[in-house]
Amino acid sequence: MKQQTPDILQQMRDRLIMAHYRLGQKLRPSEVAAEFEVSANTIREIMLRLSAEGLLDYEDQRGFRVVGASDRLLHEITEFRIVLEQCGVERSIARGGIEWEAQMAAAHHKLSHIEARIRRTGDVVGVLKHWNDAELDFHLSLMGAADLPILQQSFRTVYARFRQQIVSPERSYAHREGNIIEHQRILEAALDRDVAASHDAIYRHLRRNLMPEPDARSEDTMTA
Amino acid sequence: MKQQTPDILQQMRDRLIMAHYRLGQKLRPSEVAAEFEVSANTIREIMLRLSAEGLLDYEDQRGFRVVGASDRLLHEITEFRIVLEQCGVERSIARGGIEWEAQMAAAHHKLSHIEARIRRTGDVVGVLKHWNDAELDFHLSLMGAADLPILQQSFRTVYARFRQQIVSPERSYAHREGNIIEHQRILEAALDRDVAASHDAIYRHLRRNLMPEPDARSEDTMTA
DNA sequence: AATCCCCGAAATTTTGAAATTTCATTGCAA
DNA sequence: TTGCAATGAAATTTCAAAATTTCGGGGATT
Repeated sequence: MKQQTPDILQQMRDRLIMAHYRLGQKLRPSEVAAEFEVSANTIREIMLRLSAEGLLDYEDQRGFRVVGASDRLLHEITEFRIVLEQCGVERSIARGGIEWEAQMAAAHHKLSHIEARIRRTGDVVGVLKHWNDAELDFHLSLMGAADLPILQQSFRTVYARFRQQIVSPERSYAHREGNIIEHQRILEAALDRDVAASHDAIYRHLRRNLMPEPDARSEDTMTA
Repeated sequence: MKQQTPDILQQMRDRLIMAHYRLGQKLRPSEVAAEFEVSANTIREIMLRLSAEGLLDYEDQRGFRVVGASDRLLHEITEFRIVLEQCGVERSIARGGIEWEAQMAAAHHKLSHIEARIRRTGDVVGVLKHWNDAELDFHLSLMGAADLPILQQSFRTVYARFRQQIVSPERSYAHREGNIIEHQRILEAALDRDVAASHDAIYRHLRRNLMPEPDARSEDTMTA
């Protein structure tokens, strides 16, 4: 028995993000432990960490459960994600140099290569992990010059929770062709050092995951 | 042996925030376990969760360590905290009603009561926990109408890490009289629904924890 | 003197089982 | 029939010990 906790932790994270388990499904340490051929306690520790990241729900004496599908939750995660990304690009535009631009271009190149391949072959599942990693890298590269690691770390966990909600069998995988264009728009705006355009491009990229706004004109905004 | 993990988790969190352990100190599960009279494994689980919150450092096979004091880290935490708070107030101003205003006023009232008492008696340690809770409540109330629980949760953990860095024996406890005025300024700006003034008041409240800026005029911003 | 290697002590990680709590089912009474 | 209590099975939490890894101190070789 060697040290395999880090591996298993990452594998579990991937599973939760890539819909290996159903949303809302109960997850028993003993069952998962059997899959990985380790003891239940080892898995329990891993699951406690994953609940701290927001990928699992945990209640005392009641065990673990994959976070459930929820339009409201997806809306909140998306809003927060937009905030972090807009903040990240804005700071990067202010600080970043040629190095930053090069990293964005590189990340976008890899991403669009994978996206083109998906459009061609129609196979999403086979390269889903690669696409996930590439999209995360691209969005991280946007805030790569923000000089605020804590922002990137925060983004990572929010991004994971976002994917968890999006990549469920119920929802479409969201590999629409729009994505390719939207990513390009984001890249161009960032390279142009145009803060407003960047904000807008990010918003447009994510807005379809927001819930319809409650009518702003209604009186009861100030409910007591 | 009853269920006491939630208690111990909260106590440990308080200890880490209130300088019960030194920053950077090594923390052995077995030793802490002896203090609380539970087994080492129980504490280990708690510590794993606390490292996910960023209050402990954890390295495989090397155990746990209280996060060390670092000007750079405090700077980053502060910058991120400012981002979250400014975002929170801005959204609250847009959405909040009379209920929100009342909650801010209430939280500020409690906080200034404690701060006045501290100024009078000079005793900080005795009411440090109360002050912490009150200040957190106040800052949370600023974003109370933002309608984004995920933002509040994120702020809670960042605030905890901020306190951990600030409330160390080395640094002054930072219970300067300036605090009282600054809190008042923040409250007034929020009640005035003045976004710019709110942003400014929050920045002024926290800026002394930022590191001096590198000279913006220097050439090597674009270091390769 | 400096470096490397080996060994023992101490700490970390994993395990399997005991203790406790929750959950569902059945039986009893209103 | 409905509601409640009791019971037993299953799951969770805690524990203590075994297995593994790290850390540090000689001792031999260069």
